[in-house]
Amino acid sequence: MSVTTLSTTPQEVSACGTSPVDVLDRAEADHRAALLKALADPVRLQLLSIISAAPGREACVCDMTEAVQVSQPTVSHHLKTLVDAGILTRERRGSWAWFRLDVEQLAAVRGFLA
Amino acid sequence: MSVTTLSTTPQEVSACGTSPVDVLDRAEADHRAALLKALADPVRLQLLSIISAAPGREACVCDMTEAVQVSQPTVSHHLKTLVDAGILTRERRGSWAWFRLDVEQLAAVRGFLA
DNA sequence: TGTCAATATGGACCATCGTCGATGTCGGTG
DNA sequence: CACCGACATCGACGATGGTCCATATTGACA
Repeated sequence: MSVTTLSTTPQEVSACGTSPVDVLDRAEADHRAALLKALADPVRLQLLSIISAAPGREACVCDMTEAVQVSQPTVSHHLKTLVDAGILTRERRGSWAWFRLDVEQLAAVRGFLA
Repeated sequence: MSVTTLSTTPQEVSACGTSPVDVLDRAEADHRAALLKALADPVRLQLLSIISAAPGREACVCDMTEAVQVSQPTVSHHLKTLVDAGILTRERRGSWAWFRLDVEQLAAVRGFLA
């Protein structure tokens, strides 16, 4: 097979002697980064720990505002961030809002971190 | 057992009827958030995908600058972020810098995401 | 309908982040 | 020693993020 075929053939080697490999495409990288970004905050991790430890893997906002050292609007903001990312789901029951873990979404994150 | 014992007893129930649970303490939450933050960027995920797919799970900077659509200083900056977080290790060989995955650190992240 | 409690939204402020161009540093080679 | 290529650092800029207070919305209930 000839060496001088096409400039687009992935058969070349770079300066340090290795052959270039495939990169995760940007769209998928953006999607994964958005998920990780939603998780990458200490208060949100605390909120998730509450929900994760609660019976039925769901918790009410009033429990969380008491357990975390930020204001109620800030808790609401963080919960919205997690819902928008698909990590939590929100359900209204009477006066209270309940949040439940989406375990599949979390499993997906663990998956691409392997 | 009396109901009016002490205000610090964790036996109370909150407004919505559940009993408060333990929260992940703030220091540990900060540590985990720092790790996730280091991972939560599309370019860094692309860099990690290159290293992860390379033979020996290590790659040279020159390969990465070619594969990603940002400038060389930006690649260097992202690699430093990952090294500072303990996700990558840097090793100098001649003119080139090689980066290797710390698989245990990544496993730890997957661990607390369970 | 009016009021209250629970939650969400809007606006503002300060800190941090991602990116770049310019430049510095270090190793190899003539 | 001088030069060159690989990589790191610096300084700056615009964008995004976390937080708060004030206020709006929603649902229960008198």
